Amino acid sequence: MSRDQRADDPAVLQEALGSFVRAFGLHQPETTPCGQPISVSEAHALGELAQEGELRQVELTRRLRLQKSTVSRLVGQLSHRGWVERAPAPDDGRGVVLRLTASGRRAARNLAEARRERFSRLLDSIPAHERAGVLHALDVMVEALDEER
Amino acid sequence: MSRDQRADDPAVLQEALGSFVRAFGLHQPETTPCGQPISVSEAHALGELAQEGELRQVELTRRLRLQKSTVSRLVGQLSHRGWVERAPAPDDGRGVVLRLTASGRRAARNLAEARRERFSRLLDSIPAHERAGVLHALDVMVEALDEER
DNA sequence: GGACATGGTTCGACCGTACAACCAGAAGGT
DNA sequence: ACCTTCTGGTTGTACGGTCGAACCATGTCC
Repeated sequence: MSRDQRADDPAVLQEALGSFVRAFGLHQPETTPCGQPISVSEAHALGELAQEGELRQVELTRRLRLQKSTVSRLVGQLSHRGWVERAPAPDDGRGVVLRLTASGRRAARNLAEARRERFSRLLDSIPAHERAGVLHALDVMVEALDEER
Repeated sequence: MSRDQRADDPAVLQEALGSFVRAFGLHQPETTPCGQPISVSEAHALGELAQEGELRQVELTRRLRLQKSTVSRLVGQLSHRGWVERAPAPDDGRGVVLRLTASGRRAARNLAEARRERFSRLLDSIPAHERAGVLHALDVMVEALDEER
């Protein structure tokens, strides 16, 4: 089978993606692949907040692709750890604005460091000449997934 | 920042991978991304069995990268649905050999079809000239993940 | 002002996973 | 033969993330 034929076969994509998902340990979402005592969703939330500075909760919900109820509880946990603060949104009486506390920023930095460690190892295992291609491919897939819906 | 520098930065890989994971809906492992009423792990198990014909339970555990207790229950569910049969291993008094029933093979076919549907759409959203690259990238990552441990 | 949509919270339930304890069979040494 | 250790499976227990529905408050549109 030629390379182009393979590339047009959904089953091949499925197989490739399936293997990847399992290899990366995306079962057990309650432990981050980086070995940190924090759930995958919490880690994502922390990352988004660290990057954005401030975020409306509804926006976080959208980015995390979770239900609002789930995010509410998630934010509650982060707040309980003293990592995020909730403030009423200035322009919308219903909304909540989220912001990292100082300790939250510290946690985010630690997490980023651990992640860096983890992904450094992964990146090291990818042949140098493949790296750019892999990153590009991930972008392409995210775009495709966004477009699809 | 040049492309090669980006390619060597773990944070970039992290970001790309993170987005992808969320975009693909890898939260809620109890529903397969294909919209079938079956968990991701069950789907994987079904796929492995359909492909191999027969499989030792311990081997399935290895491939799914789960705990043996989890797999034991998983197999129990599949058996309860009438999709797999357990038989004592001929060469090892402890072992269990798994095999799909007729109805299990049918379920696997249906699942594969639904998956095909789903991935066809995804594939359609990926520009044709990117497809081979994406598939290759996934292979590369799985290899890297395997090597790493 | 009334109907409907939107952002958040709380409650209840579901389900997949891990860990530990346990059992039975295999393997290897003395 | 026997004892120890290892390995494949099962069961009990607990944890935790996610969802859906019900509910409230606020915003929006006619």
